[in-house]
Amino acid sequence: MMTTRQLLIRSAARLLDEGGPSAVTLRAVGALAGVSHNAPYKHFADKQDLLAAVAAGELRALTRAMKSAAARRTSATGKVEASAIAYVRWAQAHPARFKLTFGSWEGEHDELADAAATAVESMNKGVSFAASQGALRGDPEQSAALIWALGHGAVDLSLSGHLGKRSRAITPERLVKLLIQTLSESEPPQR
Amino acid sequence: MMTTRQLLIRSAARLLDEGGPSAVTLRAVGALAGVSHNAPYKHFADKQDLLAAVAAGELRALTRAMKSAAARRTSATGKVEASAIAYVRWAQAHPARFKLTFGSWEGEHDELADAAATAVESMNKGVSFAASQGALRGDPEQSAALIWALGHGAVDLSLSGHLGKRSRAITPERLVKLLIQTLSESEPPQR
DNA sequence: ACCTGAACACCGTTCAAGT
DNA sequence: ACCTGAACACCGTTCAAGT
Repeated sequence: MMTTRQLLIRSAARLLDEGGPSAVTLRAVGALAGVSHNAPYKHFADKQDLLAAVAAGELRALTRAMKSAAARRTSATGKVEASAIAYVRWAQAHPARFKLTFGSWEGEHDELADAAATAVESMNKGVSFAASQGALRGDPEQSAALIWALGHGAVDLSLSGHLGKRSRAITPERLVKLLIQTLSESEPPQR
Repeated sequence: MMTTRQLLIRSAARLLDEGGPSAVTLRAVGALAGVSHNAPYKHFADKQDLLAAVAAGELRALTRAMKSAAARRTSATGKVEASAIAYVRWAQAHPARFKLTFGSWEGEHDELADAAATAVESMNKGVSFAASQGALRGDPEQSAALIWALGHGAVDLSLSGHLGKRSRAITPERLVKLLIQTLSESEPPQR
């Protein structure tokens, strides 16, 4: 049995996938969920709050995908790489969800903040493991941030069409692999 | 003398700075420019087209800032670093303009596409110069994409509050410097 | 506790009309 | 060629009312 709340979240996510952000109106969400256009106000403070719930769900799904991708690899750097690649693939497969999830959020959204904290923690853990094995040098938290920021930026630029318009060799996946390779080969920065 | 078109662009940019994207309505733009709320349609196809003109202007200003920052340094890697830092600083100083400029653009916007091509070209040139001097290893276009994507992603995550919430040591500036340092020290990737 | 229908203020866009 | 005012369809949000 699905609660109305869950139904509203799913409806919003589907509208987002099918028609982009502009298709996600409370009226359309309500219609798709089979309720009136202001039923959402009984479950969410406002539209932003509903969207935050959608984003939180997406972020949890992304974290799961990254963990399961990492689990399929054995080497420590392999796990980190698989995790980062999963991030990039997910973002490219669901651009609208990606933009929503990592967009600008005003105000407090506990559920989303929790999901974000869990995601960050998961990434840091993988990199720390690789660092403890000597497979990645430098401060683990810095390395994790480096890898994450690169993957995120590469996908974002790629989605907006700015990246690798001329060269076919420059894809988010390749950049991520290149960075991880570089980090595993380089001397520790004399900080 | 300022044309109405220029006045509309400036008005939109100012509203964006002061009140965020939601403050940029055609009615407010018109009022601030001293014309009616649909005068913009005589100069732009629609609202998106006006925003694209704003974004193009911002992108040109950013490119100028990067070039002038690079000019103040002498070493090849110094120029690349100064350029990347200028990018990051600009984005942090003008988050709303940054989000707009690198947001999703549907359809053709020649002016914006031109500005983007010029920006990319400028960045590639700086990195190519450093590579030709042996200061940066690896394929120059890949290295440029790496640096750019990292700076872009670091700022974007930082603005949405996901980056370095726990550690004060993780800022976009530091990550950019760290990456460039790593790229200048590392062995060439065996491709 | 949850939902509805009417209403409000606002928005982007179109159109006939003015100079 | 450029601008205006009225109008249209749509939106998020509020509110009184129903169960």
